[in-house]
Amino acid sequence: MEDHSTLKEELNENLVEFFDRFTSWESSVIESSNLKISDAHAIEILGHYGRMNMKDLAGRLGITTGTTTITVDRLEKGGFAQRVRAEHDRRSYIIELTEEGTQAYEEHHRHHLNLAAEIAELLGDEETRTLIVLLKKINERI
Amino acid sequence: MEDHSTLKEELNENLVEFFDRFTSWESSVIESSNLKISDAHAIEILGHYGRMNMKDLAGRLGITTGTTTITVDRLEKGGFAQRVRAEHDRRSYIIELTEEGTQAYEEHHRHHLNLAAEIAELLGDEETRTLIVLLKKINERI
DNA sequence: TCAAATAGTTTGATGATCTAACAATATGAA
DNA sequence: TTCATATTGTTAGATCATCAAACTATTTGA
Repeated sequence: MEDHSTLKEELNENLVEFFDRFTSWESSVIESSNLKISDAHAIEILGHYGRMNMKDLAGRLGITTGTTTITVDRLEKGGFAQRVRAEHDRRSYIIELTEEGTQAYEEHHRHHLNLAAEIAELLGDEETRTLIVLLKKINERI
Repeated sequence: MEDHSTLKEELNENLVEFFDRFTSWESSVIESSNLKISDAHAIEILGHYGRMNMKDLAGRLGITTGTTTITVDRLEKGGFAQRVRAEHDRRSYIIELTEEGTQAYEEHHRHHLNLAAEIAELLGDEETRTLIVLLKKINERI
């Protein structure tokens, strides 16, 4: 259907395919965890960046604080996270992972590292380093 | 928060960041189009692979035919696509983009090519070709 | 020919998300 | 200090995306 007559067209094709594959890989990992997608995302952020308040969590997730309230309610109900009163601002809560939440994060992280390891093995050290350099350049600018 | 003590950890970090950036870029492109996300995805598939029946469209989208019915209903209502009776199977419809739908696809595709062009310019021809090679290897196996 | 399979739709449910209005608290200028 | 304004988080009411299961119409194959 598509011809790759130019470099940018070929790059686009491969970027889109990579993105689609990564997307379906991520969904299947989340599915296997028995968590809702939004819960899994919140756990990912909290595990990666550490405890933070509702506003920052919403910001990192790219959603409103209203939606974040609902997500954190469910995480608390499921025993994955807890709200702790912020010391210096009584309007605010700090959200942190519980032991169970931390385990769920680590489980998810292991899946990611396995995928990265698989790619690194496929490419070899030299090309893996090259890929990292290219991704860094792109991430800085896009 | 993270240390990149191993190659796979550093690769994972950069892959995840790249994926997140691409995700939010894609949402903002769709938002600017005034289409619903599911409609935009269907238009992307139909524009890329051409006309197909409901079942194949659902398969390409990775959703059920029930959900696809709703999406195609809205695409028809909006004038972006139309159902045509399949010649050799009267249970089946072929879904195809209208003129307006094709324009919407091309608009979306232009955005993609602009992003690819931006990346290609950032990297230069040599590194762009390298990136394509690496993505191809990964896409074949993941 | 007719039972089983298939394509698509409908129905009833849940989940993810938004905006707008709200309550509680913090902040800063008069 | 005080009070208007800003900020943090929650709630309410809405839309959209999605699924599974039941259904209709049609095709297929033993």
